[in-house]
Amino acid sequence: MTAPLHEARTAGPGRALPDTQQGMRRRNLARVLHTVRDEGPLSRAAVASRIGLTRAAVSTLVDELIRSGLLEELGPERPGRVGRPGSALAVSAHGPAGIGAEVGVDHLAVCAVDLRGATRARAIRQGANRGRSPQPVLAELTELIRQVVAEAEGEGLWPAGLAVAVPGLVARDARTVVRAPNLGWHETDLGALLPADLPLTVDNEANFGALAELWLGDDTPRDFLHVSAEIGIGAAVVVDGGLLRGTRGFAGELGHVPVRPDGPECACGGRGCLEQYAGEEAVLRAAGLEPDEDRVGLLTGRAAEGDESVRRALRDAGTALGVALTGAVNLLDPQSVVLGGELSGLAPWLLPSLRDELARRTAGPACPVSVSGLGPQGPLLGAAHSVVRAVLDDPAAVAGQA
Amino acid sequence: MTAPLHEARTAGPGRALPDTQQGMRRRNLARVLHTVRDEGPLSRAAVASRIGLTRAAVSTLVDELIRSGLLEELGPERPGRVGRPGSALAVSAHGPAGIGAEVGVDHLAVCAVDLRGATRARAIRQGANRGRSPQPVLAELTELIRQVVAEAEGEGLWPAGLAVAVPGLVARDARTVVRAPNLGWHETDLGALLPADLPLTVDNEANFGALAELWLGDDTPRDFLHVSAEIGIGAAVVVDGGLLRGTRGFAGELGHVPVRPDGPECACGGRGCLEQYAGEEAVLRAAGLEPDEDRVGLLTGRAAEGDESVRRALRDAGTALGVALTGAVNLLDPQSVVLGGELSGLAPWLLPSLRDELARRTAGPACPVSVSGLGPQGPLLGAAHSVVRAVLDDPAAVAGQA
DNA sequence: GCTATTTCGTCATGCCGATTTACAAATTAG
DNA sequence: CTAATTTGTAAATCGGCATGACGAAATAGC
Repeated sequence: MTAPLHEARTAGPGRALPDTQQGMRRRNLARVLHTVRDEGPLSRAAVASRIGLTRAAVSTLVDELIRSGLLEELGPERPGRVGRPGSALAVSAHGPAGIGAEVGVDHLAVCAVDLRGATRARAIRQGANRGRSPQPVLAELTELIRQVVAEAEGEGLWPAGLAVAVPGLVARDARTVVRAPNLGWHETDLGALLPADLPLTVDNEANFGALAELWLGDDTPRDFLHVSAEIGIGAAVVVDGGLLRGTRGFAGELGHVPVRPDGPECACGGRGCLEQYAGEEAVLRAAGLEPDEDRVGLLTGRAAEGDESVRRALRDAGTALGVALTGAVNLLDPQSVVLGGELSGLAPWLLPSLRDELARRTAGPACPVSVSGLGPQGPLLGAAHSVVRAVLDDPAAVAGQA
Repeated sequence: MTAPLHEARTAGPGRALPDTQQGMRRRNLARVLHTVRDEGPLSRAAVASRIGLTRAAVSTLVDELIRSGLLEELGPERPGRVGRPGSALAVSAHGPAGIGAEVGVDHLAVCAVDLRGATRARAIRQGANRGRSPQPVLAELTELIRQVVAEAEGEGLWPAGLAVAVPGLVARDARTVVRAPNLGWHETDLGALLPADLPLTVDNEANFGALAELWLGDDTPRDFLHVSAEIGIGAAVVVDGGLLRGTRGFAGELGHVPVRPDGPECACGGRGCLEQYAGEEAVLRAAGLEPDEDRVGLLTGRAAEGDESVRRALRDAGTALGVALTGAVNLLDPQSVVLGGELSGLAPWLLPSLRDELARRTAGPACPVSVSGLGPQGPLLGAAHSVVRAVLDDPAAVAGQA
C-alpha cells in the first residue's frame, strides 16, 4: 500500500496502473473523479462529454464512486436550459482525508485535507528540534497526528494515508531519512516510529513544497523549478507535472552548483558552491550576525528594519542564486522559477538582484521568477495533498476502506 | 501522421495512445513487437509468458503483426526440451524502414534502418554547407534520400518515415529550423523543401545523438546526460528513457551555463559561459590555431601528434566542462554522463581533467563519465532509429501502408 | 517401439468494459 | 397542452482478453 501511494504521487491519473481492462476501468474512475473535482459540480452527462465516454459508462463509474464514498449527489441542478436537468455531482466532503505532517527545525505541524482540497483540521507545536533524537520528536508528532485524525473523524472523514515532510534527504523507499543535518538525524527509519495503521510516505520538504506549488499555486505551469532553502539550498525540478527525482533521489541539489569555481572550500569537497554565497549560514556571516534559533526570522526582521549590511548580504545572495539558476534554466528550459518555503519571506530583497543576474545572462526573454503564494506552509500542504492526489489518481485502491 | 510520429518518439511503447479498448490492443501489439525484437526469435508461448498475456491473445496479436508485414515466422524451433517445439517469430527484415538524414556543416548523410536495427542502405556526400542557403542543400539531400529509398526498396523494404538531424535549434513543430548558426539558416521550414510523401520529423542533432546512445549504446542507463559539441556545446537530458525538451524545446543549452561569472563577455549577454572555455572556437584560439574547415579533425590530429599547446587547451576545456557538469549532475542526479558526437574523438585529452574536476567537486562517488561508442554517426543513426521506434511503439499506425 | 508426458498453437466459450439503442422522466418553447 | 430537448438508465451488442479443451509435435520412460 505504501509503495503504490508513493509511485502514484508523481504521476498523473493512474499512470502506473496495469494495461488491462481492469486497469482501464480504474483509470476511468480516476478521470471521472478528477473531472468532477476540478470543474465544480457536474451532471453525469457533463462529465461524459468532457472525458469522451458515454453517459451510460459514466453512470456505472459514478455509481461505484458514490458507493465508495468519494462522490456525492447534490440533487437536481437548477434548470436554466431546455431538457431534463441533471443531477449535480460533487466530490465528497465526508470521504477520505490526507494527513500531512511536517518536522521542522523549530516546530511540528500536522493537518488533514479532504478530497475537495480544504484543510479540515490542523495542529502546530512550536519547539526547537535541532539535535533532538528522533524518538521523542516523533512521539510528539504521533500525538499531534492522533489529535488531527480524531478531529477529522469528528467531521466524518477517515484518514487515507500519512505523508511526512522532513528537512533532509530521504531514500527512495519513502520511509528512511538518509541525512537531515539540521535535525542531526542519520539513517532513521521513520516507519518504525510513526502510526503503523496508516500508509506512510516520507519525503524531502523541498519536494513537497514544489508539489504544493504545482497543485495549489495560481497558474503554476507543469514545468518549473522550485527553489527553497532549508538544508542548504534545495531545488525541485518539476517536468511535465511530475517531480524529477534522479537516480538516487538526490536531484535538485542546487546548493552545490559551482558559482565561483575558485571560491572558498565547501564541505562537499568543491569550491565556491552556491551554498557559500546564498546559504543560511553564509548570509548570516556576510551580514555580521550570530546564528540564533530563528535564523530566517532574524534576517527578515533586520532587512525590513532597513539594516543595510543585511540587505547587502541578501542582494549578494540573490546574485549568486541568479548565476546558479542561469545554469539550471539553460539546462532545463523551464516555464518559470518559483521561490518557495522560507525563501518567500526574503524575496523582496533577493529578487531584484536575482532577476537582474538572470536577465543579464540570458539572450532573449529571461525565464520569469515568481514567489510562491503558499509561503512557509507549502511543504505541509504538499504532504497532505499528496495523499489526496493518490486517492484521486487511483480511487479503486482505497474504495471500501472507510 | 507527422505529429503522432513525433509524439510517439519520446515516449515508451504507445504511451500516448488513447485509453480505450482499441488503445489497449495497440499497446499490446507494441509490447509483442518489442519483446520479439529485443529478445531474439521467440515462440508465441514465450512471448505470452514474458508479457503476461495468454497464448491465445498473443496468437491473434501475432497474426495481425504478420499480416502487416512486421513479424515473420521463421519456422519450427529446434527442439531441445520436451513438448512440441514452438514456431520461431522474428521481426521482419522486409517491412518498414526508417530513413534518417543528417545535415552537417561539411557533409550530408542519409541511411535506411530496418525494424531489426540493421542499417540497410546509406549515402554520404562530402561538401561544405556553411553559409549555403537551404534550397540547394536540401535539394541535394532530397536526391540522396531518393537514392537510399530506392536502394532500400530494392531489398524489399518500404520507407515508413523520414527524420532529419540538423545542427541547430528546431521548433516544437518538428519541421522548422529556428536557428542554425553554423549553417546560417533562420526560421526555415524544412517540410516545404523535402519529399512530401514521407512523414517528416526534424530535430537537433544533439537530441538524436542522445537517443542513439539510449537505444544503441551498450548498457546505457535510462537517465543520463549526453554532451555533444557542434553548435557551441549541446547537451541532451534523458530522463526515464525519454528526452527532456523544455517548454520551448531549448533544454540542454549547456554552452551558456556560467563557469566563471566574471569571465569574458559572451554573445548571449552573459559572462564566462562554458562556450568560452570549451567551445570549438575558444579551444582553437587557446591552442593558437586558425579555424579551418575541419576544425575537430585538426584538433584531434594535433593532439595525437603530441602538440602540447593543443593538449593544454583541451585539458582546460575538460576542466571547464567538469565545472559545468558538476552543476548539471547536482541538479539532475543522472546515472551517468556520456560524451558523444564530435567530442568522442577528443575524449582522450578531455576526459582526465573533466573527471578530476567532477570528482573533486562531488561528495561521495562521482557520477561516471563515459564516451559514446557511436562516435560521429550517432545523430544519423538516432534519426533513422527514431522512425523505427515510432513503428515499434505503435505498429497499428503503419499497418497496411506497405 | 509404444505409451505417457509435456509443451505449443488454436478453437469455442465466457467475462468484462464500453458503446449503441431505446425509453421514461423532467424540463423549456410555443 | 403539446413538441422539443436533455438526462439517466436498461437491454442488447461489440471488442478484447481469459479460460478450458483439443489436436499436434516433441521428449521420457518402459
